[in-house]
Amino acid sequence: MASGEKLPSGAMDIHAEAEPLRLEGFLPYRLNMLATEVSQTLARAYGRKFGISIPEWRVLATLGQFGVMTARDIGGHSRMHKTTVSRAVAALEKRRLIVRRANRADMREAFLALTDAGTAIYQEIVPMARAFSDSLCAGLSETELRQMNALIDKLAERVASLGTG
Amino acid sequence: MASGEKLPSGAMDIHAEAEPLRLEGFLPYRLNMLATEVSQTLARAYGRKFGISIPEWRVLATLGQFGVMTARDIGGHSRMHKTTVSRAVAALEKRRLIVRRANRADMREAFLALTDAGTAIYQEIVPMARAFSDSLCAGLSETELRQMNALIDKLAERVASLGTG
DNA sequence: ATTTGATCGTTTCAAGTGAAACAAACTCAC
DNA sequence: GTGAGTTTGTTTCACTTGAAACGATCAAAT
Repeated sequence: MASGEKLPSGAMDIHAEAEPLRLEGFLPYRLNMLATEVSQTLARAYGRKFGISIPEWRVLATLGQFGVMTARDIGGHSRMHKTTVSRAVAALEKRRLIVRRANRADMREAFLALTDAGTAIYQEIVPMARAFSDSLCAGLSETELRQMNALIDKLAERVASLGTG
Repeated sequence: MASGEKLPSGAMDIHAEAEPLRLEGFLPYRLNMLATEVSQTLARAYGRKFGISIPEWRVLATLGQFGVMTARDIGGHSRMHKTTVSRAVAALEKRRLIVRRANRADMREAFLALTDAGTAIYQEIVPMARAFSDSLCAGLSETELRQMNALIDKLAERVASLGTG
């Protein structure tokens, strides 16, 4: 390099210090902060009221939506680890909020479904969750909400391809 | 109720079953799926390479950005639990990636800062994190990126008020 | 100076988590 | 059928996490 020549903001100098990363502007960090806060705020609400953990709520929610499912399908749909599903299912069965019925065509798996008590709790939590989500979205216009969902879809697709590819 | 009179989609019937919640369209659920996937994909990258956990990376990143801080400030800024910070700091200090210096004006707290080795690792991880974030955002236009950030801000503000209020 | 109450940080303890190992049940080729 | 490999779900183990209790320090009031 010619002496006396100034580097254009260090771009060519491999020994230059990297710009520090501004966390407040770093998308993965921002996403995580938001999601954690949202998740925990909601979980505090139904946790206090029904003694339900997050994995248990996810199992209830999945069965409430789809009716009858195997543990494997629940895990696949809600992206929970199979051990997490196994334990949540065991806890819910013990409290008689779900029932397990054998699949005689495949004895490895079992069909899971909400009991009446489970359905009752589910139907109490759902409006609560809806109210929370609604009041969370209350600051957003219809357009912004659509944008948000479209952006989440795009990013989810993107990160999936980064993980595997 | 007058017999033969139809309820408008059950709106007035308190015994009507609630509509099941569609999880795929439920914002808190969607946000959490995305953030978890993003966080873990990035963590796998620097975790494999440097043996750094997520809390440890957050401490490094915070110190890298702000220079000198107390454990309390790190926790406050990155919203980590003080015990999580305490243990991450202990681990990083043991590996001599950060140093702890007494604040003689307040002996409860201590000033933390990156060592040369810590700075070196930080400056290796930062470009990695930037590359990840960039390739995550590669599918978004400049406008979409601005929108995403604005929407995250709005929702974060909103959830904060829901938690306290 | 002493007391009171708040704050910083660590440690303890109980609960939750995933990787790995595992048993049981299935499929398919032979 | 028998055996090899796969799949479902549980259990074990090691690790992480946060609530609570704790020691140490500080600030304010008396």
